[in-house]
Order: sequence, then C-alpha cells, then structure tokens
Amino acid sequence: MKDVAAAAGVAQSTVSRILNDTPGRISVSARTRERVQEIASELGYRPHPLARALRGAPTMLLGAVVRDITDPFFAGAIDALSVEAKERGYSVVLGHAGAKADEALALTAVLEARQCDAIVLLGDFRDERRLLEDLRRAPVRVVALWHGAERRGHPFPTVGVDNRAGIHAALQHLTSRGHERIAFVGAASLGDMHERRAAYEEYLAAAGLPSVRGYMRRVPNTIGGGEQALAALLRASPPPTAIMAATDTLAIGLLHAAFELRVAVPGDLSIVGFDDIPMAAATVPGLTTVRMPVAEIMAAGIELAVGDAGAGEGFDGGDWPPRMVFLPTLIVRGSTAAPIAA
Amino acid sequence: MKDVAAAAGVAQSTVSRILNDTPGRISVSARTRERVQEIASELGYRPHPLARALRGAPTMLLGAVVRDITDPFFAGAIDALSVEAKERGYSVVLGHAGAKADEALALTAVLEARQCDAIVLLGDFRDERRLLEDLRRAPVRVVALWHGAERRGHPFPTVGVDNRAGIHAALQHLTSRGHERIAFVGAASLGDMHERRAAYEEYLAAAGLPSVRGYMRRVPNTIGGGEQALAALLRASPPPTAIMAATDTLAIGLLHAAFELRVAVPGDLSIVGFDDIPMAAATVPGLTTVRMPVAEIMAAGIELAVGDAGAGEGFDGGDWPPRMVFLPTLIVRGSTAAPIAA
DNA sequence: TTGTATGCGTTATCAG
DNA sequence: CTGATAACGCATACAA
Repeated sequence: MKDVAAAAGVAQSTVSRILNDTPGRISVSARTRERVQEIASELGYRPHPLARALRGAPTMLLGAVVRDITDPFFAGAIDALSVEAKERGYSVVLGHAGAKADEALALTAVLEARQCDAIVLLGDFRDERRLLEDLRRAPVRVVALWHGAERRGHPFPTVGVDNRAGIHAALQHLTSRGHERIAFVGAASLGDMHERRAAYEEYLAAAGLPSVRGYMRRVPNTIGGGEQALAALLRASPPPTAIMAATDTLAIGLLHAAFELRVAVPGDLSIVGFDDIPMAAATVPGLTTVRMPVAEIMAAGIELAVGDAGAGEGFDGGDWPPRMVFLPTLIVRGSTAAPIAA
Repeated sequence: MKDVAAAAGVAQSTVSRILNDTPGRISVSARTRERVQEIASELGYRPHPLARALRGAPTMLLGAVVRDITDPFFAGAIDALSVEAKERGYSVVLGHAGAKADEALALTAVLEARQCDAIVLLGDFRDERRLLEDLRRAPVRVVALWHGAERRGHPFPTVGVDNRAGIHAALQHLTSRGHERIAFVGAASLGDMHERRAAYEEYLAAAGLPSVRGYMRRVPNTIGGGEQALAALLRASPPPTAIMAATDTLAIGLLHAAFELRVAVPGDLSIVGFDDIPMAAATVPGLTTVRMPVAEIMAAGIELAVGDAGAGEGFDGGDWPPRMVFLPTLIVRGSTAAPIAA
C-alpha cells in the first residue's frame, strides 16, 4: 500500500480511503481515485487481512470444532457449513477433527481460533465442561450444534434436532409393522446419544414392549462397533427382530455383520439408522433411517453465530441463550419389514 | 500484555522476553520472571496471534483446499492431515469444500488463506490453471497432493500415488481369476482419474483383452454415478463379468445398483474399487479395492510444505519441484471372484 | 538485567 | 478533499 501511495504520488492514507470507499459517501475525488485504483491493481496490491484484523476489523473467519471429521455425518455438516458460511462471506477454519477429540486438542484448536469471529461446535465432546468454561471467557461468539435438544443450562446458543421425535417415529414404524422385540445400539452417552437412548427406553415402556436383558448395547460409534453389537445381540434369547441404531455408521456395521453372519435383512432382522448420511441410500439393502434438516440447522447456527439475532447478548428478547430444535423425518428404505411370523 | 506489564511494574518488553524466553539462553532474571509469569497466568493472558503474525512470525496455519469434503476419501485425508499437522504444531484451515469447487471459490479460499504458512491442495480442480497461476505469485509454499503421479510441468511439489500400479494390480487380480470382459467406470478426467483410465486401457491392450464398445463409462464421482453406470453396462453385449471402478464411491454405487437389479456380486459380477475408504470394508459384500498409504502421503506432503526439505526452493538438490509417488496395495475382499463358467 | 523506541500494514482521527 | 499521525499487540535492536 505504501508502494501504491508512492507510485501515485499521494499519501498512504488516501489510498486506504479510496480502496475501501463507502461509495455514495464522503471524501471522493475525481481523478485521484482513478489513478490510485489503476496503480493499485497494476501493482497487484492485496490488502493484508492480519493488519486489518489487528485494527479490530472482523476476520470473517468461522472456527469449526468438530468431534470427528471421519464421520460422514459431520463431513456433510461441514460441507453445509462451508456453503452457508461462504454465502455470507465467511471462511471456515477447521478446529482439528481427531477421532477421540481429547480436551487438549479441542482446547488448542480453540486457542488458535481466537482470530475467528465466532466458533461453531459440531457435536459435543467428552470433557465438554472445561472446554465450555474456557470458551466463556473468550471474546468470540459461540454456538453449539448437535449438543442435544433437551439439555439445560448450556452456556451458549444451541441448535439441535429433536432426537426423541426421531427415535419415536422410527420405533413407531417398527411396531406398526408388528415388531415387539426391538434392540438398541448406541455409543457413549454424549448429548444426542443419551437422548436417543432415553427416547428408546421411554417408548418401550409406554408401548408396553418387553425390555429384554441384553437388548441395549453400547459400543464405539464406528462400523466395527456395529459389527460387534450385532454379534452380541444374536446371542440374546430370544434374539430381537429389529434393531434401532443410534447412528447410520452403527447401522452400516450391523448390516455388514448380518451379511457375514448370514442373517437376512430385512427378512430375519430389520435395521433402522439415524442421520441419513449419503451412504445410507446405497447400502445393501437401503437403510431405513432418520434424516435431519442439516442445511437448515446450519443456517440457523450461523445466523446465531454471526447474524444480528445473536447480537443482543443482553437480556432483551427473552431467554438466553436461545435454543432451537428441528424436527427430523423418517426415511423408509429396504432394511425394514414386518418380522417373520414367529 | 500491557496490563501484565503494568500490574507487575515492569516494561512491556520485559514481559515479552519472559513469556517467550529461550530457556537456557540470555537475559533471565530470578524473581522478576516469577512475578511476571504469575501475574500473566492470573490475568489469563493469551498472546494475540495476529500481532505476532504481523511481525513476520509464522502463523502456524496450514491451508487445505479440498475438492469435496463430502467424499469420504478426502475426509479421511483431511483427518490424516489434521493429525500430522497437529504433531508439528500447525492448525488446519479448511479452504472451502464445495462439491463443485468452481474456480472462484477455490480462489477466494486461497486469497483468504494468505495468512497461512503453506497451502495444501487436496485433489486437483477443474480450472486448475488459473488457480495455480494465482498461487505462484503468492508468498506461501504450496504442495499438491493427489494431483496425478505422471503429470509433468507441475509448478509445485507433488505427492501422489502410482495409479498405474494400482490399476494394474487390480486388473491382474481379475484376469488371474479368469475375467476377460472387464469394464471401467471413471469420472471426469482430472489427474488421478485420467491416469487410472489410461492404465486400464494400457493393461487391456497389453493383455490382449477385448475392448468392448461401451465398456468405458464416464459418470459423476458419486454413488448415483455408479448406479447409473451399472445400468448402462448391463445393456452392453456381451455384458462385462467384472468392473473396475476408479473410486470406491463409484464402486459402492455399482454394488447398490447391482443389488437393486438382482445381479449377484460376486457371482454374476465382480467389482473392484479404488481408495479403500472406511466404508469399503463394510459394504455387502466387502469391496475389493486399492488402498493408498494416506498417512504417509500426508506426512510427506507436510514435510514438503513446512519442513526444511522444501526450504531450498533454489536449485540446490536437483529437480524442482520434487515429485513423490507412493505405491498402493490391493486389498481383496468379497466383491471379486472367478466369473461363472460361460 | 531491564527499559525505550521502532516497525509490521491498516484504519481512524485530526488538521490543513 | 487530502496529508500527517496515532494506535492495534507484539518482538527486537539498542540504550541505560
């Protein structure tokens, strides 16, 4: 910029004004501007974002801290985030993405991320408490996505999905087909996981269905975890006729293990997933699952993060922090059918 | 920092020195340091990365520009990148990730990314030329991963996989089982895609296998693309007994379409993929595919990007830019078998 | 050993 | 309308 000023024979501050001019407004200058602009582009001048940011300007950077980018669901979420962010002129900084996001990692990511205008938490983490604590004293806006819909006392705005409704819709689908012995496979009890599991138990109780011992499996949220869960469930007596998986990833593991173990799906066993990742439409057979409005959730999240809505962090509107909950939809594919007549 | 200095009753420069002290070295001070450190942590002081960077210090940020984060293969690559980067103290900035990474997007990402110490290109892009041109005049190091192994004249260091070896190994596996009518399904001819396709043609010619018209399909690199390709291939006469897919994503689409169309795999049709994404082990049946050493490729890429090796951008060592090629491995699973006796 | 002064690239505030 | 100057937070050469 100094160079541009020198080349144009004007003061550097003049160049600054011309380059980020408020068009219709003040302090224009017929030819000076033209000359400066020409020289600037000629010299290939690019503003230095760091210097701008140092002056207090927004960095237009969004920090995304994600539990596991390897999880296709979160990959899709990040894609949506990316698109949504770009639309508003923001770029996305990926705050790690390590399978077992241990606190230090996430923390570090956040630290580095201080240059961000806002931070988006994708999924909850194991030692959430310290992370959130740390974030509270950070000077950035924070929103938490997929941190559970029912959780109270969350220090930040949250956007999530109604897990209870999703699970109930799926189970309703199963029972309406005649299933009574329905097992559940979930992973560690993070927010959403916990709610899905609770919703399962609640539904079983309300419907008067048997809660067979061993029907509730907790495994890692991986394909391998699903495989391992299926093996265990087949050993239960009587074995379930349907399995509700808390995640498509788990469901895919179940599907594969069933294939290997020569259990017909949906003939001998119905399987339902949750998330509707792209792969869910292409499993063999296609996976019945619960779909969330990811794009809408993202849009809402970003609005909360950088929109005007979240601006009034005071006590203006009503509740703070705001909590938004979206409704999921059941997608029926080939992995569910009526149980064989027993 | 000013506050810390004031509270401790010392000069701001002193605080600076103490906080990033070169331990064994100069300019220590018994109690002053202790007091300053205590006060600093008490006040919850955090260095401001922007200001540091403005002074010319490395930002410890790695820009990753990826074609499509929704692609599980790239998601895995980013995960590996993340891990590898973290090990060296770097954070990862995700430069978009839009299905159809059109030039403007990638360009923008790169622009914003000027604060990065280096940029990692994951996969090649459609209008690569302009992108690369723009990058050449940027003051950052750039490495290109998965930009094809044979490509000449690439302006940046590249790390890739030997597509030819991978395809040949897969086809060798097929022909050794007795297959002769082998089709190929690929996507738009970006670097790696092109090489895989060329390797297929080369192998067929060398092995004296028939090159049936319609055996070469070009579809979008999606599950849907694979499904669509299978339908087309079944209409060829005679239909192939095996299909080589340029990508696991395509292979999964083939698998699903085969299931829907009641074509038995591997009974009636063998299918081979390329990438070995996590899902490949859990398809029904398991997918025979070609695995790349992703972690090693990433490590090499990062070394090139931020290690000492790439420092001599001059004409010291020998060739510039360096080009590294890794060998893939064939993973045999259930999706391939001998063709039915015709 | 520690304090003072300077500059990194911008923008904002004042004068001129 | 435009030029000079301060300030953002930090690191460093230099002076004390």
